Amino acid sequence: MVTGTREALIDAAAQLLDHGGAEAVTLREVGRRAGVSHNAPYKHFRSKEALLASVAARELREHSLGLSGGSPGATLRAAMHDYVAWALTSPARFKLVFGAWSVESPDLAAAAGSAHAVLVDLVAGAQRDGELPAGDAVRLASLVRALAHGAADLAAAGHLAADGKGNADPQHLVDDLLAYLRTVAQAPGTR
Amino acid sequence: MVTGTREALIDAAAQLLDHGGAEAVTLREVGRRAGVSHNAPYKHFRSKEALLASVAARELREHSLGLSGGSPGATLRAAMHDYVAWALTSPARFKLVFGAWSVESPDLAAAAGSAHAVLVDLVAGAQRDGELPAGDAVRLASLVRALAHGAADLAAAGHLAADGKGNADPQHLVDDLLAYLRTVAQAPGTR
DNA sequence: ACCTGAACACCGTTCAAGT
DNA sequence: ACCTGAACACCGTTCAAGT
Repeated sequence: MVTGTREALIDAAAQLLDHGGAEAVTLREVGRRAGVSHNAPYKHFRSKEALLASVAARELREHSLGLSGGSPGATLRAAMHDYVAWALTSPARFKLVFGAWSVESPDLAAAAGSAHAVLVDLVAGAQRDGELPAGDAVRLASLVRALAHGAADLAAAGHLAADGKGNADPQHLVDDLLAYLRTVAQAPGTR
Repeated sequence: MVTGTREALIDAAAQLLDHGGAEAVTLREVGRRAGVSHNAPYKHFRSKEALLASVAARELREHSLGLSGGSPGATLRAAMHDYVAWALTSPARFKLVFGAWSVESPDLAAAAGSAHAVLVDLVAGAQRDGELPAGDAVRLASLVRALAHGAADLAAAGHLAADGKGNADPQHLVDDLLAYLRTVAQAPGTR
């Protein structure tokens, strides 16, 4: 009984998300797994959407740790690979975190803001190292992130490996983009 | 009464999708708008998911037309801009078409396959023109598509313009990628 | 061949109580 | 402060009929 039922509700929701996707998360089943009535969640969250926002915030916070201490370029590459692996391993959680948020959650917004700041820093560091072309770091970070997001989302939905020959693996696409960008950074005439 | 109720059901579903998103599409409201009972859809589709697959297939087919007759590179750029605009204008339809398909639909698979083939052809043409780097056209097409998809999906979810300064407009990201790729294609040492 | 109406087993949410 | 049980207004889907 040390955990508190609030945390137990979040646990149950995340568990259901992994098991049967978003549609498997019902407040009634969440309550059942947490050992309370189907109604108890309303004493901790304003709505089902608010509970899901808390799940998303915790998920995003947990994934924001553990950036190993290599070069900015290597760390950026690892982070984008993690991003893609996240979408493939836990597609329902991924969609919850990076889909549209139907509820205002300062918690979730703060976690997203700090993740964004880390990414921009990595990009700026890689630019300094000559591994990425110069220019607005926010814009370039958005480019890299959008590629990783698109590859991850398409792969998770089964829309990437069109011919099964594996020439469009999402991780390969991340590597391709970073390699192209390094080529641009080191081409003559860049400043 | 020339339209047939099957088409009327698809119309109604698409309309509801635009109005209130995916959760607004209920078979009961679809039937109401089509002038039939809440039960009539089952005489034309095996399930709600099958109806939605038909909506997606029609949507994808309609968007696959109208590729203007410019150069491959210009047409590719226009197609990716259309892709992004599609996600911003009709996010619910876009998610339906490019999200995970919960139902096997040969109709939908065929439309997706032909759209993919067109994209690969455009990329191959742009490679021949020296506007894109050489290499596997399928893989490069996946790269370009993944960037457009990620930028579109993030923008539609409100996760792109983090600071409101507009330096991460999804259309700009498409242009940035194509410009980088042209730089790579025209850099010395590429073959 | 196409449609209807009742019924079933679910939902999220609200409300009046209970401790 | 936290929880329960009944109730309400919905769902998707099935089934027995109707023409």
